[in-house]
Amino acid sequence: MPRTAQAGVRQARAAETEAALKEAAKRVFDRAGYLNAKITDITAEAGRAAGSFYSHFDGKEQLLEALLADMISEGHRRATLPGHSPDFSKLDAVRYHVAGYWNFVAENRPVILALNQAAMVSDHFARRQRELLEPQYRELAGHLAYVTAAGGQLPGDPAVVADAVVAAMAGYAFVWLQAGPDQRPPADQAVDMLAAFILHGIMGPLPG
Amino acid sequence: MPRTAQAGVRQARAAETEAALKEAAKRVFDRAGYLNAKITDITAEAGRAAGSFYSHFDGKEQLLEALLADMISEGHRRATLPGHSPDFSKLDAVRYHVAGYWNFVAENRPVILALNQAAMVSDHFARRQRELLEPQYRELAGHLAYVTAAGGQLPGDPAVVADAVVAAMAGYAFVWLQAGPDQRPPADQAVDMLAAFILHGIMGPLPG
DNA sequence: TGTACATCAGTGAACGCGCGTTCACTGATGTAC
DNA sequence: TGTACATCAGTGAACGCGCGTTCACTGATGTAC
Repeated sequence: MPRTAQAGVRQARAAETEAALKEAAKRVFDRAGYLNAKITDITAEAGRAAGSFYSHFDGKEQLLEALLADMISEGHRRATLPGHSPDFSKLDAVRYHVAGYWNFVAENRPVILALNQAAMVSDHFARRQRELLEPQYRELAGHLAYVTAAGGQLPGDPAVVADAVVAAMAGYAFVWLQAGPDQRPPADQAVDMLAAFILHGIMGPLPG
Repeated sequence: MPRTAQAGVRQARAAETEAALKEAAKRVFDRAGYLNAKITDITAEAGRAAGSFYSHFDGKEQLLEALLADMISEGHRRATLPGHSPDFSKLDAVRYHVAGYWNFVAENRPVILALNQAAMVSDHFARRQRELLEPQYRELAGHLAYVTAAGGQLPGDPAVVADAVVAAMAGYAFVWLQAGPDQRPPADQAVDMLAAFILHGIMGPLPG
């Protein structure tokens, strides 16, 4: 053991800078968009020199990867919380699902929007984005079975319907996110509406 | 009148080059994406010199504007065709609407995707994109009145529902477009599914 | 405990690549007389 | 009909801006003895 008071001051400082860069990046992405964000915008926002960036990340892409990793691990921590009903013929189940997605998206707005932009330009991030929605898909596809079991009439082939439901949710979430907190309906109203819309959309012309 | 056989050979040549550049741009946008497309990619694809571009457009933005103008005027020509039923409590009316949107989007795939990318980076094109969806909105908002009149239960505030329906349609159209013609459901199947989904989504728990 | 040296996080000016944009030039088309 | 000149679409090499990335340097932290 070295006699210095606290070994690891360096590591701590480095970790602090890395965290500062990540937080700064989120703010810059939120303000200017991922594609418009310059490395020096991020370092300036973090109050560091330009060169500092490359001690922590290989480039903007790797920084986004790191933010994604953070977001996903946080998402997993949350996903292992209380189970929920898979019976999508019931409004409560649908609403729970939509609300979960909504909270996730609202809390990770900068990263979600950044990924969305990155996916436009890079095949890699397009794949990443699909991977991120993949669980939504699979879960949804499983839940759709309950609809037919309950006498509901899916509007089409289950795989296609799952695509459409995810697209509807993600599409509306996207315009909702872009609108800015002041000029959009409150989250719970948006969630209620979407849940009802989806429920009846997948149940068909039968009383739910 | 000049004695030359055909005055206007120059104009014709220029028009031809401009058209060639536009067509080349669509192909390049389709292949590489608008944001990744370089001016020289477009001129090369069109078989012209790099400098030629600036005799016709001030930059990539103005080129996209020109493509949008073409698309919109074509859209208007089409919109003045046979009228359609506004009664959105009927499947036929919804289906007709969805099909119209779908055809438009499918036929203008490169420009729609290009606009989508440009909107990520530029406020100007974000506005343009909203303007392009505006008619969809207004039409839809008007049609939703028929739903309540027919005893349907909208899943929420009409303005919010209109947003969500457009987002659902545009969102699924987007993933459908990106998938490529071989690995996606045929257009009519997608339209049928979406129409039924939307109809029941907006009508609520009552037999349509 | 002290001294000498090594390592490392961070700095910021400078470098250089990619690509948009310009511009002197060419050959063809149009005009004047 | 012919000649001399003007204009214009198109060319492609070269220029230069923006920005990502590097690297010699600094001061602080860690290690050896």
